[in-house]
Amino acid sequence: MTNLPSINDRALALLKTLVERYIQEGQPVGSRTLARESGMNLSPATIRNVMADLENLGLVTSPHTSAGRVPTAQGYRLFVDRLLTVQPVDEQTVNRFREELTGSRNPDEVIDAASSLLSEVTRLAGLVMLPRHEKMILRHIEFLHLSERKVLVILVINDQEVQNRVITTQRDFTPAELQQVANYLNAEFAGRELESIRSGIIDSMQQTRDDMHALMQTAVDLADRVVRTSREGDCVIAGGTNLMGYAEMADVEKLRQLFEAFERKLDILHILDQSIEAEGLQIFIGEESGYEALGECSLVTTPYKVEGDVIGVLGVIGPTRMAYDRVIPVVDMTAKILGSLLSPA
Amino acid sequence: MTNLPSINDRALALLKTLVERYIQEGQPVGSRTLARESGMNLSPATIRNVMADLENLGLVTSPHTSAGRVPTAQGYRLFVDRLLTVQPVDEQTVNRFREELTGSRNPDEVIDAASSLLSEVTRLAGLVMLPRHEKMILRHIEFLHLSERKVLVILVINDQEVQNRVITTQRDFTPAELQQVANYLNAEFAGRELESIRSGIIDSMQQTRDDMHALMQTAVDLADRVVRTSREGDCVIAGGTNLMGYAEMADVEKLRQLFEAFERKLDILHILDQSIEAEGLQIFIGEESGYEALGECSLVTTPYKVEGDVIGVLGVIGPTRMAYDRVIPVVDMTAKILGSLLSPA
DNA sequence: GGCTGGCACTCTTGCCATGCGAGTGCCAAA
DNA sequence: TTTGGCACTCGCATGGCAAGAGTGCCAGCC
Repeated sequence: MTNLPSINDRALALLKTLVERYIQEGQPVGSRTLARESGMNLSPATIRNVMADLENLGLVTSPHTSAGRVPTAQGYRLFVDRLLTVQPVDEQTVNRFREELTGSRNPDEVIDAASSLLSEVTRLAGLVMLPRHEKMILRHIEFLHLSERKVLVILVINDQEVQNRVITTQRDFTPAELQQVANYLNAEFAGRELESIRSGIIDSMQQTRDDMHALMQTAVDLADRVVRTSREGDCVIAGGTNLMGYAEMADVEKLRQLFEAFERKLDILHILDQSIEAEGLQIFIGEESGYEALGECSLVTTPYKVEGDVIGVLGVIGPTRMAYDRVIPVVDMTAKILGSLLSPA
Repeated sequence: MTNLPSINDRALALLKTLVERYIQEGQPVGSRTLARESGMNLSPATIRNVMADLENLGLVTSPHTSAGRVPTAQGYRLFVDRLLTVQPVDEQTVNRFREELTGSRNPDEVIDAASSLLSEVTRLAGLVMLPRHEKMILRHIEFLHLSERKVLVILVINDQEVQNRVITTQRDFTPAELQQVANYLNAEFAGRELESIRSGIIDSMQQTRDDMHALMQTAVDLADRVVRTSREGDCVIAGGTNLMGYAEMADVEKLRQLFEAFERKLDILHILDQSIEAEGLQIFIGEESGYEALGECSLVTTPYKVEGDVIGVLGVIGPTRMAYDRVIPVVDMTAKILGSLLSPA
């Protein structure tokens, strides 16, 4: 079937004002209000006819027989795709983002700050997926003798990531021995990809003393675990409390499901993963996300890039009835700033 | 006035069953129920007389004229102080805690796991304050040349804490130079308290080249910041969603205040701070905590120790109507296990 | 003096009927 | 194609009513 057979400009204009009005007020919009608001000099009766058409097309619906119209997910979809006029972010906010994000030196801190700022400015919940590293390059490895048979292993990966763990060794290594192993590993493997190091180590096992093997093996295991669990594919959610207080979240049971999704993070990550592929800003409206718990919610997401490569996704989550025109540019801007701050230069 | 003038054993026993019953059911307990439940072979009328006395003493109250009795904060207080018989933690749960906490090597992970386990087992929200370090001893410092004028500073403090930050230097240092400074600092200051290092460095400034000053100065600044901001006096809260779904949290506005307190953390920390002093398990009931947002909530906290010294506090927060008899031993056990796992040996 | 049964009273809760307001659907006329 | 009119449908707030649960108090009993 053709998508929108009978929809004309007037109907679109009315849909636009309806959605805008509903986003503002949160209550079903009646024909009388719409007639006043639209500035089109039409009588309520005419509006009603148009509304009936829009309802047939599945763009609006009424909660009950006599209660005005509310946009459906499809209605929002059409709205954001074709009718939306975005509000530019005001200078002040841009500066605030730039300052507060530049203020934190540590990459983890930048991520946290970005999520908090997003949530604060939009009054929704902020989401930032941790940057993924295509290439995990070992910069430096260091062993530190803590106590008998306890060794602290420090791995520096890429530019700024430091991973560390305490391991228990088979026998007690002297600081000198540890230094020796570290020197060897650094000379041999620094600058190489973490993935390729494992096999490299095994190859070179023949040349080292037996009990050094164990230590190196442990180091490799650590590196392995780092590759898999380094918060890669994790995300930071901030400002969940903002979502309480929206009328559509008045039901505690719904709230609970939502917050459980936040704690579990899996569903959220899955959605973010989807949008890492898609170049550019994406909006998931209501059921579109495919998750029960996010029923009444929309997500606005966009990937952020470093040197042209997409390395993560950020955005916000909030009630379907959110001020898309203000939210979208904020998300967009955050991605740009975050990307530029995470680039190595 | 003398505290409990006319209170006798029978009244206490009735208060006990009343509180137990109310904790179980969550609804005001009437005289008929209490007569049945108490096993004391008394008529409802007698119970009513006793209840009137308890109400005069401020231990119970009725939500309205005809609705049974509910314990007041003072009632709970008396209950937990004098009437409570705790249920020992079952073997299985103890083992679970021991295993899952031993499973995570990194101290931060242990803390997180402890909080999660607490929340999961008690079905309340878990709180764990990060361990404080009386003595912050510099174990090791390391500089890593990242790019022109960017240096990664890695500080190892005490046994397992690794702190790192990227700093921008005045001029470009060669890796050899960085090594030299690190060697110097390690030789001179490793093993000393962070606090005392600042002055030590200033003293020794005369002996080093001018532009090394700047680098060392930056390192000291970093150390300084570590002292102040190393998540010290922070805490981990897990399982907040558990609290939704309790009838007393049905009001979204209350929930919101509570979760905002969780995000802010300040009030929570203040309460935890109070109980770090008090040797042993503490219970804050309802208004006792002094915070509006925690109105209907109780906290069960206990300090955890390493080598006899209290280094932090953990516990749970939940509705006043919580199963103290099951919760208390769990909190207690967690503190013991966590303490033993964090000790350096 | 303490315990008990009885009785009147209070308060909540659920239910039903009612009325009002807002808004729609449809029709006939302009 | 637009418009005014009219009947109709809901939701929501209100008030009255009955049932149920529980209390307070009193008089009698041990």
